[in-house]
Amino acid sequence: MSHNPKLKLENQICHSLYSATNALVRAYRPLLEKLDLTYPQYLVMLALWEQDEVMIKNLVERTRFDAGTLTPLLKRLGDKSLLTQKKSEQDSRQRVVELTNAGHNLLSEASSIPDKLMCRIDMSREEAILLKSLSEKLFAQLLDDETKVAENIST
Amino acid sequence: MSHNPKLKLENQICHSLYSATNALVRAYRPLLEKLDLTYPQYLVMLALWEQDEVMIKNLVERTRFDAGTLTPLLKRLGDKSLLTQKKSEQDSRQRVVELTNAGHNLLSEASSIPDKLMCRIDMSREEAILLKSLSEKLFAQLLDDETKVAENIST
DNA sequence: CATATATATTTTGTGCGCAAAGTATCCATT
DNA sequence: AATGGATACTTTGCGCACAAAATATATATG
Repeated sequence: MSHNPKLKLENQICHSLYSATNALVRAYRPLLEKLDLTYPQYLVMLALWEQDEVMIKNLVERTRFDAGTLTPLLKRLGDKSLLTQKKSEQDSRQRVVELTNAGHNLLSEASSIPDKLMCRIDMSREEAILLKSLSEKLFAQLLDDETKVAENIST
Repeated sequence: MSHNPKLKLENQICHSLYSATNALVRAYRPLLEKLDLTYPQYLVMLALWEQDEVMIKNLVERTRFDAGTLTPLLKRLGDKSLLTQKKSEQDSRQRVVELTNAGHNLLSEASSIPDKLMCRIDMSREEAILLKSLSEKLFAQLLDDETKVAENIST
């Protein structure tokens, strides 16, 4: 038996975040099934609907996915004919990702998803915004920390 | 270009939660490496340190992991000699999970982890508690919704 | 006592998530 | 022009996450 309260499961912030995030992704699943997208694929499509003809590095920044995650994910979206990739002419290390017509057209089918999802969550607008901003703050601090560790700054 | 603000990446609560959770798990990694545990394995160990000699169903409830996730995870913890599994005598469908001495002893090495992790997050106690309680609320509602859908209640 | 149904767990298959290593290309010095 | 980093990605390997199907056992019902 553990007697350290900090090691109790019910006191783990990360456990709450972890299970809430997984539950949220599960809630998206039936909505995204109709578009034949997974949640990570949906996030990439959201990014591309805002701006496409971008290099992968740009998607890494905006979606916050690892490049090693993005490579096969983009391949799958390509297999579904939602996007194409071509080498950049200025810098042939870079690949430019561009939506196909089918990729652009999927936007209209996605437009009802945010409302449908929010229906399932009985949370006030204020609480939702608060949860988002606290998550953003946590993310920003952890990211900041990661880059410091990578640069070996002890501060 | 998407002109629906609800489809903008920056307005996605789930994207914030998703990336914050992943960043948090990454932050745990160097701390858990010394114990040779992944974050999900650590959560299971936390549950077992609180109470072991439990059936898998009990761990599913407390850790909020899927049974199909737990089976191979427990096998890996077993391979590390941290726990054993045996058939229940009352009901041979059930398996009882029990920590080994090594499993119990790992607790002392884990005791410094919560403090070490919180050092990396410059967040007030109040904010952290708020983030946790909002995540819990979200989780509870989504879980409630899942069971309703499973039972085909339209409410 | 069959048979149906429910429960506990495992298996299978796909898709992330990510560290680490590899490949290709660019750029800055010399 | 050669060399030595950076930079932009891809590949590899392992561990989840989870739906769906399979297996095994228990329990209820006719």
